[in-house]
Amino acid sequence: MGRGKIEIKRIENPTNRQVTYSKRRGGIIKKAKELTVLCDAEVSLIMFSSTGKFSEYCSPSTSTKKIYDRYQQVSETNLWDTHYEENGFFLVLQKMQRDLGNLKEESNRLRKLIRQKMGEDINELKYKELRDLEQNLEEWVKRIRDKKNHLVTNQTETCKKRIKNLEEQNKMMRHMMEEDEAERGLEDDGDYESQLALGVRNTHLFAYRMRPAEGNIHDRGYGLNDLRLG
Amino acid sequence: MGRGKIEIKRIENPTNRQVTYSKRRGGIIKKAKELTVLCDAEVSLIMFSSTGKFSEYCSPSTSTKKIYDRYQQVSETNLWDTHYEENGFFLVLQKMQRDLGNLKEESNRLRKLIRQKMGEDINELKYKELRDLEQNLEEWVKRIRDKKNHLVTNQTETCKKRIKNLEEQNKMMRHMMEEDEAERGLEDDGDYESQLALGVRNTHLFAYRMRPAEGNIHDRGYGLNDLRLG
DNA sequence: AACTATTTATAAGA
DNA sequence: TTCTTATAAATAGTT
Repeated sequence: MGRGKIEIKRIENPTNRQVTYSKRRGGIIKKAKELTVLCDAEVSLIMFSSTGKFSEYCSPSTSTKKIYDRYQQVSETNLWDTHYEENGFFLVLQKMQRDLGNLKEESNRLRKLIRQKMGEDINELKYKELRDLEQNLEEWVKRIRDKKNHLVTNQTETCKKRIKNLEEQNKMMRHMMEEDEAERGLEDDGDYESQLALGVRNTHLFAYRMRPAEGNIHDRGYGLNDLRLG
Repeated sequence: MGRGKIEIKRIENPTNRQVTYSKRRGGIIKKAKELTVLCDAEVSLIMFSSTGKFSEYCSPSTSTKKIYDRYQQVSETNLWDTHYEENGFFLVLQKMQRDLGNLKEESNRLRKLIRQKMGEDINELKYKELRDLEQNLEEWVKRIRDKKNHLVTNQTETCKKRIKNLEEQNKMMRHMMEEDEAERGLEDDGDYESQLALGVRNTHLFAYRMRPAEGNIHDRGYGLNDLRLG
């Protein structure tokens, strides 16, 4: 579909390849969006160009991770039998960022569209409607900002302080226990070597055995991050 | 592209929706293949129809899992490196706020542009296009707002969990210290039994001492100090 | 599933 | 990169 027909084979000229990639990437993302909307489908699309440039599309109301998880279930390739409960905060953040990116892109696209249309055969515009549109948008943005401010100023602060206190308390106690242990090591004069060996071995066993109780992998990977929000 | 133009909105008739899904799924997979070959790209495409039917495409010479892993690396690295590590979480939030601000500005510019054009000699505007614009933007903004709401809820819960966790940890350590104290009082030297006891006790100490380092490999280095950020 | 009238995507050129 | 435009390709509605 273009000025001429092309064979579907690798484009050898790197510049052309890049240009074609760019254009077609846009096309396929558009198609994915349309499929999502028209057919109420969930779509995840990940692309890496030959130069390593990364792009993705993912249906709103879901996430690449969710879709991938679902895919894994369906395609029975369960490599991680640990299934993460919910999206960690980190992924939510990522998604938000992507959404913002998409939003800006969309906004650009629409602006262009309007510019184009204006150049054509336009008549009569109702100011009021436009103003409403804009006000509406501004309101939304304002609400989001307020939400975030609220988040940052209130709950977060309190939460964080309490956690910090507890952490410090914890830390102190650990310190005390360490000291105690060291002290004990010095005053014990029996079979020191075998004690040490026993202690270390048991420690390892326990350290691993304790892990599941500490929370799953997911928690360990992202749990602390969550505090940051606070 | 068909006998008539269609609006990009959910097809309500389930049969039509399914048929369209089928056709377009084929189309998009073809596009993905072409992109792969023409541009030497790596593509992963996962689709679920509204009835849950699953389809995928993945470039040859790779796998969906590989691409997803790469995706995770790239998107994590991007977000983290660019924004978090140097700025801290709150600055990431601030950046988001700025993004939203920019969006608003953009929308203002759009409004001005339209007014300008109207001040000239332009008539007849295609409302439909504008409506689409409005709906699109609103949708995006709404999505972001929802995400943030989610975030707030999620965070609060996470905070609570974390606090509870720490309190329990604290409690346990107190208990252990008491135990340790008691044990010390009873202690006699060098026989096997007490050595075993020592080993077990030390094991407890160790397990808890490891917690602060809780993010081991998984913790990629953004640990407790994050608490100080806010 | 096929068939086309149309719309849409895009290759090449600017 | 971006835009234009002639043409190839995709597909909506129909059989």
